[in-house]
Amino acid sequence: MTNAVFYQFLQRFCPFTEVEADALFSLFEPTTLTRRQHLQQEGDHVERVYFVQMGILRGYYLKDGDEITSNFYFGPTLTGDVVALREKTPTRLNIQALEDCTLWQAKLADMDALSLQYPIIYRLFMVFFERLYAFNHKRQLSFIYDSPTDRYLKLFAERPKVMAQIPQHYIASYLGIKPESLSRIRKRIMHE
Amino acid sequence: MTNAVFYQFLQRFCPFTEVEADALFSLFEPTTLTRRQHLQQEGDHVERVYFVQMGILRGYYLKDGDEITSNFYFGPTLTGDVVALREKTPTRLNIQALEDCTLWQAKLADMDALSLQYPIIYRLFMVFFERLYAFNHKRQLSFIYDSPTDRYLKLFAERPKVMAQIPQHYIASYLGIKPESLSRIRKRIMHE
DNA sequence: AGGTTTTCTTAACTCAGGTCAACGTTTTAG
DNA sequence: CTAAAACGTTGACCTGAGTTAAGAAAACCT
Repeated sequence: MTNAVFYQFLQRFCPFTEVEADALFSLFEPTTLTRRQHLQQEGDHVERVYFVQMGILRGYYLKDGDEITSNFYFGPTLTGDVVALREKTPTRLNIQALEDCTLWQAKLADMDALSLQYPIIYRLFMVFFERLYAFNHKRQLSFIYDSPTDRYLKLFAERPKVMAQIPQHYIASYLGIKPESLSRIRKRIMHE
Repeated sequence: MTNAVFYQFLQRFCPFTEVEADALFSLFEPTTLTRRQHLQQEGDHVERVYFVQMGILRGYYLKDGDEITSNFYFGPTLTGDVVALREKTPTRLNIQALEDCTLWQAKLADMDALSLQYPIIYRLFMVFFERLYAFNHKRQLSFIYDSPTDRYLKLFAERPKVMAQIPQHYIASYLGIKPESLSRIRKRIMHE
């Protein structure tokens, strides 16, 4: 990848100049993951954010041995546990490649240091958190407003990629239900 | 209120100078609410954020005529629908005073304009969203991880003020259950 | 292709929360 | 102070997701 892909990605958040984008990009180094490999696991002392160039990852938490999927990451996108990074607590978020991925990693501390020189990086983070917050807020409302069936139908409408490319039991755990229940829901929907 | 209270509140987010705090503070004008009055209602085209100096407010959404409480705001704190503000969509969030409140309001557009001159305002928003995101993320996980009983017990432990000062049916809707169910949960807890 | 693992479906049963309705208590407002 | 409204509890019944267990189907891997 050249800087160009990254530069274009940044424009989706706020208006970086090439100089600013170059400076930020210089903090990232390339890395790869193979299917089923983990980017980070519960208990890790994380210090990096990741730019997923290509591939799909899954974020999940553990609860009594069960996996609870929190999100799917389709490249190009950013990932990492921003809360644990900020609070400097061990992460509880496991991030696993669902297929081979190519990514770029950077230390949050380096980005913080650079943001003193380039305040637009604060703005980047601001917009990033705004959008992340908006996304999560809607998901949270959906857990209160909607039945599992409704959540399934909405996911179908809003993120067809997820439905098409993700195994069903991961989708079930993303919806907050058991695979058996998702099976029944699908059956109910079909027979109507 | 003098600027001092506001200045101190800002320090909890990031290191403002007095000049910066003064500039930001100058955007706010005072206002009050009496019990049961609304700060904003579903459908409003919102353009302001609010600093609650004193009092308690409740944020809620409507679903089929039912109220779903999303949060309680105890002054001093900030409130408003940051997502609708950014996306310039009509809000769905109703914010109602649970008791008489004194607040300060400012237009988000004015704050945006000022942030060109004082980039620390981006940083303020960044930290604000970080924390809001962290809070909401934990709440979301709790909806997946925890039973209503667990959520009730956690709320008791983490926000005793809510338990002490908020009517029970509002708490029920905050927990995502019906008042009748909260009654039964409380009964179950007592008899154990 | 064949064997293994992973994934999906179905069935029987349990149980917590929703719904509807009634009733007692507390708070509010005139 | 009193009537009305708001609030909290309880009971009977219903519904849908969890649990356990089994087996079918699909994907994976040499």
